Amino acid sequence: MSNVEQQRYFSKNLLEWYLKNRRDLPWRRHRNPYYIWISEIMLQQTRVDTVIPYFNRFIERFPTITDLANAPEQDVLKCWEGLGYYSRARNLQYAAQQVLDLHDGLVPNDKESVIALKGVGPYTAGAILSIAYNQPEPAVDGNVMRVLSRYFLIEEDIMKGSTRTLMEKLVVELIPEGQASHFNQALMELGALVCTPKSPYCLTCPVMEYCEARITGKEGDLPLKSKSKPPRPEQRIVGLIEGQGAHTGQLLIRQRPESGLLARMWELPHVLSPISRGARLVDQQAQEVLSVELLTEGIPATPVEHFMDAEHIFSHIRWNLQVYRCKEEVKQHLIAESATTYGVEDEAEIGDSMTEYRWIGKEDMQLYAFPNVFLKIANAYFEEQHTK
DNA sequence: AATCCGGGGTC
DNA sequence: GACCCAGGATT
Repeated sequence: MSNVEQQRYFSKNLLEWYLKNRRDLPWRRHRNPYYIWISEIMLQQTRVDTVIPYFNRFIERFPTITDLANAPEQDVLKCWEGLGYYSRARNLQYAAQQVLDLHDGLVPNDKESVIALKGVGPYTAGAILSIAYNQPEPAVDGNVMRVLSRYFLIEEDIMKGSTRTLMEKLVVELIPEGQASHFNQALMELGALVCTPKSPYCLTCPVMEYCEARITGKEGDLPLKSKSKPPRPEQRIVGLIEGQGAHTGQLLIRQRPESGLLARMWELPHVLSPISRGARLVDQQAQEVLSVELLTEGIPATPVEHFMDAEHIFSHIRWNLQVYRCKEEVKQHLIAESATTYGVEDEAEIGDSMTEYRWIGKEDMQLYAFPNVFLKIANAYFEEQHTK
């Protein structure tokens, strides 16, 4: 069998398999470039089953590009809450504004314009151009690299950029005339349903007959992939600060900086332990560290007791969280003083004035976007208050 | 080219 | 508990 025959067999059988076996997914029910774009951004590093409910809620809340472009950023983040990689959401909204400004509100269909959109790289650009506009562009994601590395026995590290480039050239050769949309989706569908990372279902594979990895028994060893470093541990002490007086039943939250990790998301106040390197502090020490932090930040509160421990693993950092219940100190004389000075009973300034702090009740959780860890902690707290 | 960005799944 | 999945931006 020649290389050309091996390629023809692959493209033909894969396409036929896909047309019979493709899943009914929300973004496949229309050929709406906006829907395809949203779905492709959400599907980066995220499985289909996780994305489906987020996708449905997202297009219900932001039915058109204009709706997305004009929405408050917090609304977009709230819709993304729990999905992770929040820069995807912020970039998506920025790109929606790009589309309004530069392309009359229509997702562009030329390569240069598509890849110029924030958050759209080589993979997503290829996905949009091929799936939405049926252009013969490669869309090489992890699924595609796994399928191709096995079928064609490509023993190159898929983490290398040069390997992706090689795969892209191969895909262009493989796309059947006029079938870019179905074919690219077929490649990914096979990777998701049959040619899975571990124990692939070779016996039901439509292209098993000429799959070189299966023939040589190497399907379990491919693709080749260099290992990433383990996340560095960080011990963090969290203040679960209960309001008193006017803030009874409320918790103190703050907004994260506008760039970096979890940018502009909301969280419970916490501090990196300066003492340990990932090791748990005894409660006494942790409360000491937290006390200093509260004082430095100008938060009028004192740690009372341990509430819970929690863990949050990012790809590069592992947060070990020790959470302490704290009581707000109501300074009677300060309130009286500010009332006479300003004529109102306003809040004392908390923090460095760059950081936004807010007291919120259980109902207000709906209004702010939190990373999953803090969602869990705050919900555990409000749940406990409820049953008390 | 190397590092920064979340969260969920399987075994 | 160990391991897996893995696009784009930034530097």
